[in-house]
Amino acid sequence: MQTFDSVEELHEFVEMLLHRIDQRYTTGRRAVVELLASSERPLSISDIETRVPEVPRSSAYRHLSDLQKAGVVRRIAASDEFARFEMAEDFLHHHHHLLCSSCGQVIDVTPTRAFERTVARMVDELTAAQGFRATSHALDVIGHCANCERRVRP
Amino acid sequence: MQTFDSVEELHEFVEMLLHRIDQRYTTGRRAVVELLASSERPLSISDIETRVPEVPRSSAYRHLSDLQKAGVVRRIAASDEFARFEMAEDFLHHHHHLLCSSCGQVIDVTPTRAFERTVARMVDELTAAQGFRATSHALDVIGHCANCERRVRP
DNA sequence: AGATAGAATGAGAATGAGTCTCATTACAAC
DNA sequence: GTTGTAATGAGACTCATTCTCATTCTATCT
Repeated sequence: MQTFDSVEELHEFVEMLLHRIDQRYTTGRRAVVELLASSERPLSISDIETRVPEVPRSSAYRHLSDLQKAGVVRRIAASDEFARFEMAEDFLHHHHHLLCSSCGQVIDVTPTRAFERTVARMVDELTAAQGFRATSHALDVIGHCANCERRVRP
Repeated sequence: MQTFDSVEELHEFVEMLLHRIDQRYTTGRRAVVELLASSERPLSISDIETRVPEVPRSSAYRHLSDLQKAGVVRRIAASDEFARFEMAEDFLHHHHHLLCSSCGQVIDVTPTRAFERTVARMVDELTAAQGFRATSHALDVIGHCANCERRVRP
């Protein structure tokens, strides 16, 4: 989490976004938000279950889905079979993902301004021809993280 | 499918890749490859089931997994819950995906050389700091396809 | 060609991430 | 406090994907 001076400000903003869609900001939702906001990488459901055990699995799924509808949380499809969750980009800097195809880990990386300008222009070109209306984009780099790489070639 | 002059050449190449990992190129696998190679968009399992009904679902999954190990096929995670499959990039031009978040459709788009040079440079920058070894990358543009867009704002 | 061994296949069972239900609990407004 | 509505927890349920195992192919050897 980067753009808020205090945790209170974060929670206020989340509360506002939830209220917009007639949802309350309850204890369980707070716990999930606090965890995601304090993590610098996207978390899977089992990560969340481990680190916030007081929130049952079924509630965690529901909270994540509600928070996603409110625009607080983003769900990402990783290279393995489980989804991961992170704060939406209004809460984070715009960034991309490095996906380790050995261990499934997802690493956030922030691109330069220049790069993003190029991407934005290109996205326009790519989509215009198809009549596609882009709402966001994601550059995923697939490969092997430092750990897995070290394990294979020591 | 683009880089082969004839279907025979395609099959020869696939057979070679399978042989490398001690796998045979059997009728069922041929049927799946022929379908994927003739489709210009990634297919889900139910697409495959519909269009190659003589290959049972469980075999289709196994064939796709074997073909993926051989480097013939690529599995992609779409914005909905099911995986899609397409020929690996050795068989296709390098390309990216437009994901429709309304209907789940996946559209292939080919980037310009200039864009890919920029992406390649940037991927290097992004990954170098993390000790990450990139093997490939994918730019996914999320939004609404022409059809779904028309339905919402006619 | 027949025999044989290992690979591939099909049908259905098993797995497991994610969703749904419903009885119970918390909360906001009066 | 009462009352209506939203949120929650536990567990049942769904359905994409994987696994199992008995059967069928196929390549190779004789």
